[in-house]
Amino acid sequence: MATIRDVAKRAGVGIGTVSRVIASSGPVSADAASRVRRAIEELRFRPSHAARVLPKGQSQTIGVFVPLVHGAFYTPILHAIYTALREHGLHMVVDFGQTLETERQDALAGAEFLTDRGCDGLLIMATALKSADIEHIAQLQPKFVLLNRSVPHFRANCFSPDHQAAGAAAARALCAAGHRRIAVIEGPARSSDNRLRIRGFLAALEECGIDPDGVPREHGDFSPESGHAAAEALFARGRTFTALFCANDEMAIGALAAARHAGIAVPQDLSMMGYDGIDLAALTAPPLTTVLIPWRQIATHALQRLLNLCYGMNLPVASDVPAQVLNRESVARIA
Amino acid sequence: MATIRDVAKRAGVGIGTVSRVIASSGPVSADAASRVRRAIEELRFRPSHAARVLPKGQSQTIGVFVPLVHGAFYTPILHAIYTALREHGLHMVVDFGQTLETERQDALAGAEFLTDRGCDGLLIMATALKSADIEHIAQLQPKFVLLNRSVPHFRANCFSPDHQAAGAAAARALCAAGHRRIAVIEGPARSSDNRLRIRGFLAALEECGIDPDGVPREHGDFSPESGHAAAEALFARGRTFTALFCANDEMAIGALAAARHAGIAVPQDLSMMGYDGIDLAALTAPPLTTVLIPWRQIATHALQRLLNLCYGMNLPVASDVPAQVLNRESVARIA
DNA sequence: GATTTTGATGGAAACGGTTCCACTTTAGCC
DNA sequence: GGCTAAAGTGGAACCGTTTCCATCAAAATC
Repeated sequence: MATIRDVAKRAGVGIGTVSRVIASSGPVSADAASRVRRAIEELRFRPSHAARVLPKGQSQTIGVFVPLVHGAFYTPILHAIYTALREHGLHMVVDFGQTLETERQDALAGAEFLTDRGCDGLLIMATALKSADIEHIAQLQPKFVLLNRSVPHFRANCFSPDHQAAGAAAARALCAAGHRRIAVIEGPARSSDNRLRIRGFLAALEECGIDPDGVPREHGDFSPESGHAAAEALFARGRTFTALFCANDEMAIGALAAARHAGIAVPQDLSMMGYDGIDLAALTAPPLTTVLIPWRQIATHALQRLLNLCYGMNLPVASDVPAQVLNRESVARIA
Repeated sequence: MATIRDVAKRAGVGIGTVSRVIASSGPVSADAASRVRRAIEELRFRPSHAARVLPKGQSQTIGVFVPLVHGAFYTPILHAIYTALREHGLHMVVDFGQTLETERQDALAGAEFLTDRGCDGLLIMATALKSADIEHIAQLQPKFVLLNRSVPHFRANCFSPDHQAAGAAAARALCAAGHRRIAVIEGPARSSDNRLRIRGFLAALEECGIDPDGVPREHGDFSPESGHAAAEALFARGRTFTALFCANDEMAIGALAAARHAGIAVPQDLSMMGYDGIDLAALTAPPLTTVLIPWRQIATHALQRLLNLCYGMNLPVASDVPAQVLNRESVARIA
């Protein structure tokens, strides 16, 4: 591989001049510049990223951690981050979870990996992080933002939907449609975002005069398959409910399939509500009524805050984009 | 940030000793080693990746290019690559497309980016690459493999399902179920994998005595939304067909929704077949009959070939894992 | 015409690791 | 106890950039 010295020699100039041409900084005569450019081309010279980062101390790269690579939930979020980054001429390195025991360990390991890689800042999407973990990350790399997790001490770095309010909105919509006997498929007990939305959901149910303790509940892991299994478990207990709230759309898709398989018509026999508002939820049979969480916007704001932090930019940052129920066809009014 | 010299000073040893402790290579006395380890901890020392790569010339990192971050198709493939890499203690840097005009330009830019990042090897998933482009990549970074694209000159580096055979299998399955009037929703004309599977499909139809020119065809872009639109366009032309083949499952999901919306029962009024075998296809209504492409295995083999290339490993590499039709409930037998 | 300013330029030093060689100490052997 | 081999150690040189400073020529100023 050709180095900057090779280029300098070939162009008959010093390395300083070559560097100036590449960075187009500082004065260079037109003649020298063209000779350098020719030499670069002839030698197929490409500056080494590592050698460049070393003296500069900046890599123009943001590290992103995302808990898993599977399904359709994370990709639009990644896409939003990626395109926003590209608009600023910045790059992204992604790390994924699901290699260690817990999401928490994955996220911590991810933060370390991305920091070691010389990322200028970190965007971490992880719900299972404890306060102490976040302190740890802050020491590793003070320039970071959290997505889908909110802790008091780092409020300004946290960007999360208000899951409790969104969960409550789901419950109110179901009550308003006349449902009194409602079942729930939750996500993993570990994930704080799941806990919050279920808490909000049950609290709002209570406000509507429904006893939260009487609500049949099953756990899934947010995957469609787990939603399918959880719905079957629920049906096996005897169907005493007229509506089913799923803690995310992917589990709802699984639950929909389970209902179809069990001969339960949605929404005639059973209403179903999802959560997140993934694109696919518009194409289920029937189209899924869901709580639309503005993930793309939230992610974009988190990123913009991070860029302000890292590069002294002045991008607008909003931290509360409200969720709302998106009425489609999977919830029926009952008497 | 503490450097290796700070650690050496604090531990009262030379930098060579510190380096040996970190790499656990070469002889170090137990006493010195423990002092070094303590100093590392106290100073929170983390070796700089850039500084490490520079003299070594290896980054233990594989670059992966994937055309887009959206939907559910690419994530299982990325996941397979990612976990395989982690098993070998290696890392991954991903670059995505959809930022430039065409997928082809994206892939080329991605290859350059990943090379510049010091990746030891490249795994590129792109269907729109021309032979000359691949030559170009080979010059950039001779250690590369291609996924979902096959060119004669680099046969050993190419890992692609046999789309033509798989397309033919789909057609034969439909014919075997008694269908004679069949419509098709294709992917983009640009993508070679789409062209191959459609070519195989139509050729097999002809073998069954069906005139390929009489087959109604619409184009989509592989997204569910485009499948929906294409199906609507097809229905609008008048429904002269009893079966519909979609060039991927995601478009089939969209087409399924369009059929439901138009009051067309699947499979009673219309049979539908997808392609790829994504997980979600098992959960549609009705469950989707599809051509199962063993993407995870193909990706894994491509990666193993790449690792052999990059690190002199001796991993098994197979280049032909056959596709097969996965019968579910969206295709009906007709008289 | 002397003096200052500006434009171009080359290259040393620095970034933070790894590698390797020279050197000292200790152990092993007869 | 003398000799050799092995273990342990320190640090110079190097990787390929950027940054900065010294130098010099040409242009601008008085």
